[in-house]
Amino acid sequence: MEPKIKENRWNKDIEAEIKKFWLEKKLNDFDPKIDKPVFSIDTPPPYPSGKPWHIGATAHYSMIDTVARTGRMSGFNVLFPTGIDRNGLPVELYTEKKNNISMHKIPREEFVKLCAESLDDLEAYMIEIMQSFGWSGDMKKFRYRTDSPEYRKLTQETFIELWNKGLIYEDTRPNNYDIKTRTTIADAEIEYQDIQTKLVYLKFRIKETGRDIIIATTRPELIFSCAAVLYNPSDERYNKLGKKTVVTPIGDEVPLIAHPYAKVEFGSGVVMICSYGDYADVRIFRELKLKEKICIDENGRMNKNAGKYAGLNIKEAREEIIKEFKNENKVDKIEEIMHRTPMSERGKCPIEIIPMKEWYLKQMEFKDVLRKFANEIKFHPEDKRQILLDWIESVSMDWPITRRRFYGTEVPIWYCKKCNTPHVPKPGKYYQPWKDAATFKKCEKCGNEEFVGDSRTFDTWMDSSISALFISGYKRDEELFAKAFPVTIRPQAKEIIRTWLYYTMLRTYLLTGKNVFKHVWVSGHGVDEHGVKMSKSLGNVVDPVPVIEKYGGDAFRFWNMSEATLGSDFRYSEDKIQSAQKFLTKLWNISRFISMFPVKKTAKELQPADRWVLAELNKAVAKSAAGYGDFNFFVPANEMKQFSWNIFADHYLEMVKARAYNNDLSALYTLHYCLQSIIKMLAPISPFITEKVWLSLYSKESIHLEEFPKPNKKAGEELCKLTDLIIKTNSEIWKFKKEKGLALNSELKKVILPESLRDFSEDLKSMHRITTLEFGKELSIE
RNA sequence: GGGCUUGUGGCCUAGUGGUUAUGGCGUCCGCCUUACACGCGGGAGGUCCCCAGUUCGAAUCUGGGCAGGCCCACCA
Repeated sequence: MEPKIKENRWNKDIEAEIKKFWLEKKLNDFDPKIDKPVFSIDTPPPYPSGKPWHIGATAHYSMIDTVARTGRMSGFNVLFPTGIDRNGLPVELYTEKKNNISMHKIPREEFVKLCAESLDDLEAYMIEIMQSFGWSGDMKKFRYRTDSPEYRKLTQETFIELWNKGLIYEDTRPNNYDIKTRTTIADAEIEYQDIQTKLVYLKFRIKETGRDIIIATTRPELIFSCAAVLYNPSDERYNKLGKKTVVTPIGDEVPLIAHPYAKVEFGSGVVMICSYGDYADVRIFRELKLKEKICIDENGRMNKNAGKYAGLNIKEAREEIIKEFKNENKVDKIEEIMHRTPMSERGKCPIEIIPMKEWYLKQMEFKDVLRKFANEIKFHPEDKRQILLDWIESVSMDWPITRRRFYGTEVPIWYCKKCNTPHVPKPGKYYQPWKDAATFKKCEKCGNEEFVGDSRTFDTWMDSSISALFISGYKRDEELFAKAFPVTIRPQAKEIIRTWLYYTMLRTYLLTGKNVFKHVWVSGHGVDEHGVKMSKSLGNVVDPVPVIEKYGGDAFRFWNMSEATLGSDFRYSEDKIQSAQKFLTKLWNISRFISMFPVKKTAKELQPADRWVLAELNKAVAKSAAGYGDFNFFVPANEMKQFSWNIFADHYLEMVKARAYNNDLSALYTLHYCLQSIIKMLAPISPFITEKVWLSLYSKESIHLEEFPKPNKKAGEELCKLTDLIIKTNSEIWKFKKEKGLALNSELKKVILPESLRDFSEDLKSMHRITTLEFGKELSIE
């Protein structure tokens, strides 16, 4: 008999041919007219961060693709956009490096243009990788970039909406400031260096008792900004003092407060809190509601609050103050220490923390509603909800949304040149206030006719947090929005729960009053062979391109889905990918074997062995379906592998061969039914090989238009209790032949089978070449 | 330092109170048995991190400890 499937190996080169087929059939294009409920996916738009792309990220996206394919095979019209995130700091840094320029030294217009262009090659590279593993996202109408005018328009439009609702206000925010380049810098641009510095022990005085209290500091020049003095509540040297006032060496009076931030063992155990030496100071100022007093200006010089030191730079001021305090006997001692100092990557100087005016979005008053929403969303896996709840709990201030950067969505505000009153334009356009003329004639407050545009951009999470609204058509396609919102599922990585997920829920609630997602799916991340997170600095990032080229998209996908359960980290290992490839070959050869026999769609009476294997199939399908229901692909990948290899191929195929070659209707029906079920259950995980088998044997249309199989009613569920005995019996007979040095296809004179296997006797007899078969209590072989 | 989380044969993994703990990788032995040598068959290999408790019974529940991972903060 000639098999319809000729080759005896799954050839990954067939994947290209399948991709062409999908393209011709327009399988990936979302059609809003299809009459099925919409399953919308807020895909994380990948960030083009450089080459190589992280193999863990690649695996992450292949799983997200499987989320989409699961939706399709569960009977939904799947809206699966393809987005690329292109805003923010990494773009700027990449552009500076690539073109060997400095953001602050060339005209903004030119820099922004270079940014927009610089990522095109990286974007193309990522899209190519995505397609190499079978990415089924929409590449036409629902393909987007977060730096497109259309997307940025929505960021601004929604900001204006929030502005009009009174949710935006201005306040100062301590910024990381590089006094050399005179720019604020992002946290990511800070590097920590150990620098030798003086730890100065200063004498303060307790006002009520007149006794000295010693305080150690590396920043004596900040004495002008000191607002409190802390000791640890458990510190017995101080905790009996009670409520006291402390007089600083310059005569200011500040409170002495018990606070766990002060470490008993460091310095003298007492710390002064100044605005601002570091972010701990910022936190404590907020917490204790202290009044800030700034003594350093934006040029890195002491201001008028520093009295006679005004005008000196920080270093000079520090030297002078130490000298003076020494003369006045206000210094107890000085130690040289190594101090971990936050430095600016750009100016190569220590950063200063300087408060500047920024716009804020209110969030503190919405924590309760967000907590409620967090509890209403279905999380996959369930335990990841806690990360979000903990984060909501810990939010302690409103969200500062403006950044002093260049490549991002511009803040659409113009200020009156005379009275500085902010003016926000009408929504519906993409505004660039740093170069566009104001859209107002007169200041609504003072009537002045000149305006100056805001030069800042938004925090990139302002863009990212509207992705769900953008893809579901908010403000742009009301018909789609009605069907696609709330968004069915948000797939994402766990490390951005506190940012992307949280901010998306916040923004969407403030704009629509609704809970944005029904499901949130959280994956772990890829780690290297030793269990360490891959990162560029460690040099352990694995390039996905050669791996996919070598093994193909399906093997890559089957590997990562079968590697780790949902939410836990998965290890890269080439051995494991090889074993995934072996399974695909096994599946291919199972299909090749079955392709020898004609397809029979029905059979009246089924033989016991057939009813048995269908029952085992039903079990595997049910468990896999439950796995898909939880978007946990680890379950169907392993369940279907286990069934098709260890039960179906190893035992059933051997048992049924004789009947199959004799064209027994029951056997042919069961073989094809099982194969169809297996490939359908694996189609979302390995879309290429399943498509190829399906098209070769069963249809001209794609398997990805099918739905998951329902339980087969002809199955004999009661026979499952014999599965262990069947496997054990076969094993015993094989072992017997091996021990006697017999070939597996040699004949056995007489075998006594357990009575309960009587129904399977004909199949077992031909499978093991048994001449005389009898039945008894237990197995016996001659 | 704070929070979260994990700890099962050499490696990875299933298993959440009940007889000899699941599967894979690797390893060892034997086989080209007409779907597959990227295969088939057989074997070796485990104090289920440690201690205490609850229970007739614990890998599974409780407490403590140890070790790892992640996120955040970071030493005046």
